[in-house]
Amino acid sequence: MESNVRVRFAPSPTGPLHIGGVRTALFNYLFAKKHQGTFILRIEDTDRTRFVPTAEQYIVDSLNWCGIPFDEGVGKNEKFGPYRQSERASIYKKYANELIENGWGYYAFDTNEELNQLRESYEKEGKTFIYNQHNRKELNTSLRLSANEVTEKLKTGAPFVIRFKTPENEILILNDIIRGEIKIDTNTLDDKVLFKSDGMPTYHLANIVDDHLMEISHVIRGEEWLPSMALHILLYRAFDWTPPLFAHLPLILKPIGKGKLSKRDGEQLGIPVFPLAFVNESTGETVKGYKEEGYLPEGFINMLALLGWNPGTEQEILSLDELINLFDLEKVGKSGSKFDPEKTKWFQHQYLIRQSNESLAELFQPILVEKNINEPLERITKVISFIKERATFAADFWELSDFFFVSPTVYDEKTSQKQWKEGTESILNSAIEIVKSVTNFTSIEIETNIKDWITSEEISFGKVMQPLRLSLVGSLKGPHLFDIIEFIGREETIKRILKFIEVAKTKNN
RNA sequence: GGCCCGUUCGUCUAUCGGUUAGGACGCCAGGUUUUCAUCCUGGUAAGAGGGGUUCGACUCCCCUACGGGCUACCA
Repeated sequence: MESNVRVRFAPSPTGPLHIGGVRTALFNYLFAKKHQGTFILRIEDTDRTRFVPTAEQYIVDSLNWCGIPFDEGVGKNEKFGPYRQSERASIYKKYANELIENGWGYYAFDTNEELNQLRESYEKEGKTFIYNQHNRKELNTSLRLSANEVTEKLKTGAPFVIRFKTPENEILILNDIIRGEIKIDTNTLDDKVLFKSDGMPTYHLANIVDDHLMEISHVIRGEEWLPSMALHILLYRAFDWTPPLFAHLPLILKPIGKGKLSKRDGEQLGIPVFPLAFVNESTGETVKGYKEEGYLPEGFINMLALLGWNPGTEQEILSLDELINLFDLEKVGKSGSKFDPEKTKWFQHQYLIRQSNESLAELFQPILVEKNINEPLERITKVISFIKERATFAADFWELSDFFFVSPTVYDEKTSQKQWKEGTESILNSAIEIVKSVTNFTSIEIETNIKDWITSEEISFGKVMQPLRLSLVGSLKGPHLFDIIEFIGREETIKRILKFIEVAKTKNN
């Protein structure tokens, strides 16, 4: 069942998609799915100077990795295509001309130099230069020039842009799903360029035309577009089209300091700000992504969903299905949110420990093989079950479990000195005897035997357990000691204890 | 400078006129684990300021401050 909810994510392929963009895509996706609607990807590549060829594929790959694929767009279900704006230039041209004809647009022949000069001279006088009703009739426009002059200029191929003729003296009442009513005085608006001298539309024109032609029902985009909303509404009016509904999302801010999150924050704080790694082909520079850092997409998405939105319940771990189910634009916050790398790690940990031991073992196995450790999957699965609670990333597994696979080569200096007391050697020797004597070599059985012996000998537990752990692990850390003993086996256990005795004796005598 | 948006614990947030202002991350303490981590329990900590409206304001209105965005032939 398909509803008439159609939303789009419309990034510009100028580089990798960052967290803010991913969240915009996510909110569009959640809204679409919530209403059995369609999630569309449109590529806004009208700025040929900033175009990065690999960016489009990066965007597609990112959405796929995040688990929020688009339903319709470049190369997929192309009902309203093409979905690359660069391939739609003739369409925009047609609509730009329509605006000239119906009086909502006009030609402007000012050069960049002329405009820059004007801006500068205004600034010197402490005034603000706005290109609108105040001066449009004095500037180099078709509003001032005679019809003949204009035709002549166009004929000779003089560069021109088409600007919007903003209506005067009107208070517009805009409606935003998140922000409510916004009042704008049209006299403060400037006559934006809609069609550039290179034959491409600007964002404003292309956006309105495409949203209309693609039958977009809701425009969900970042707050940076809020100031353009008045122009966009006016454009819908100029074309006599019904505008879609608008929702402007709050921005994602830097974790520390001021301003919105940027690529540089990632570098400075050592946190990724991109979903996937990105190689800049011109500079050869690579930026890391969440994927490469070991984050699971589900946790990443969960974290992002809760940045600026909240279902109003106290549940924070939410599956994509749950997010879809609970999502509501009305509950999106109005203020910007600082991105929190610590909480992001917490989400990652939560998602990691929810993975099955088997699947985590499959992740761990290649890491072990690289270290020349070839253990069957069942044994790796067992190790995972002992250590996964303490891991955040799969990359932590080795550090948390190396002693399951290889004997310690060094013993923590301080603890070693502290633990090596008179009698330690004989205690460890007795422990060896017990290990030898255990008939059913299981964790529980070994534990029972050792503990019975400790009790009957009236030794303190610490005097046995600490040196024992030190000999088997190399330091005072790690999971339940008897699980380790069972795993490494009788022979290896004895070997490690003897080795420790030998090393400790020479060091501490 | 101009225009617009925003402002609850350090951070993410709940509250849509009446609550001891709730939860989560982080941090701290205690407990469990005779290890470490996890885990459990508890603690720390908030309505920017000033005016209104109201019996009553975090919640509604105004002003100020602060934060953010936009102000390109970039999106």
